Amino acid sequence: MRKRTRDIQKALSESGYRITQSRLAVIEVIMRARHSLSPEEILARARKIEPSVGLATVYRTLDVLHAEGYLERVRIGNKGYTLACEEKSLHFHLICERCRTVIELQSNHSSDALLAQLRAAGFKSRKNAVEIVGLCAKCQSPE
Amino acid sequence: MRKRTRDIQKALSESGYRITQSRLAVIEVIMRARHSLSPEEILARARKIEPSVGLATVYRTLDVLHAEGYLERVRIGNKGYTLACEEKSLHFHLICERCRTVIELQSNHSSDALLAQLRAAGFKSRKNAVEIVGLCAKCQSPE
DNA sequence: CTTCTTATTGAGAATGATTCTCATTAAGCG
DNA sequence: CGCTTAATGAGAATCATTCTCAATAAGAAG
Ligand SMILES: [Mn+2]
Ligand SMILES: [Mn+2]
Ligand SMILES: [Zn+2]
Ligand SMILES: [Zn+2]
Repeated sequence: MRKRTRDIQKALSESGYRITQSRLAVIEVIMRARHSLSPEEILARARKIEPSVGLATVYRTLDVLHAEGYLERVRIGNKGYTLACEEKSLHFHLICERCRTVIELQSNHSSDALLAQLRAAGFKSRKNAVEIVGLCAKCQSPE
Repeated sequence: MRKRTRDIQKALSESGYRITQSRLAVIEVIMRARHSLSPEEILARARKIEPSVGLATVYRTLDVLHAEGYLERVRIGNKGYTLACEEKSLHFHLICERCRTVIELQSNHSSDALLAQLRAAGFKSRKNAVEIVGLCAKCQSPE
């Protein structure tokens, strides 16, 4: 079990959640993942750690992790999840629909024309990460 | 039937599509709509014009209109559709999840920091409209 | 360690949106 | 008016997600 898994385990525990083997398996899988995974993919991997895990528990654990701020939902066709980032102000995720890499854009530019327009319109974004789906540089060239 | 409906009818016809009463009803409904509609909403309204319309045809017509560039998909929970805009380069849609208004952001700023970062990353967006979902100024205040 | 409470679980049913199937209909063209 | 076949409507099928519920096990208390 990785360090990050332990941290989350501790935090969940302190928030009153019970630390079950199924939850631990799901969390561990997500921590190990190199890119966002679908619930089915998470299930398959989690069962290698804890064979009895059910799909419903994967969904439920994802909900818990999302509610506690450890996950961000990502939509590439189907729902996917990636680790949440630290940035709390509005910023952008470039999501490659081929390799599912998530590129974080640094948008600290408070002078950014886009953010200025958002402010001017008085619009309040529900999420702090805006998803721009497409192909990363690597995935554009090779067929 | 509105002028825009006639234009689309003409264009679809010239592209080889048959102009059926069902399609006309769906198109007319979309043209009249003040905000994006779900397929079920479109069905209900279309049946007031052509009672025999089926839900499958609503979906099929939406696909046709989208493929021909007349509609943009919008996701507010469920799928929705709005009229496509003229802008072909990457720009932003502020979508209010309460009133479903779609605010077009003018992002002609070729110097825009965000677009510059996209270019620098070599990332190619699949859509030309990026959706920022939240609440418009009007919908934030009244309960 | 054992007991107790109840949050959590797994399996499968249920749901909801979208797509598919297929026999029937009607656009569009002579 | 016929012909050809794209398009249709109804309902089945699919797929992801949520729900139900009896069984289980985490964690607190003793
Ligand atoms: Mn982020
Ligand atoms: Mn637009
Ligand atoms: Zn990629
Ligand atoms: Zn609004």
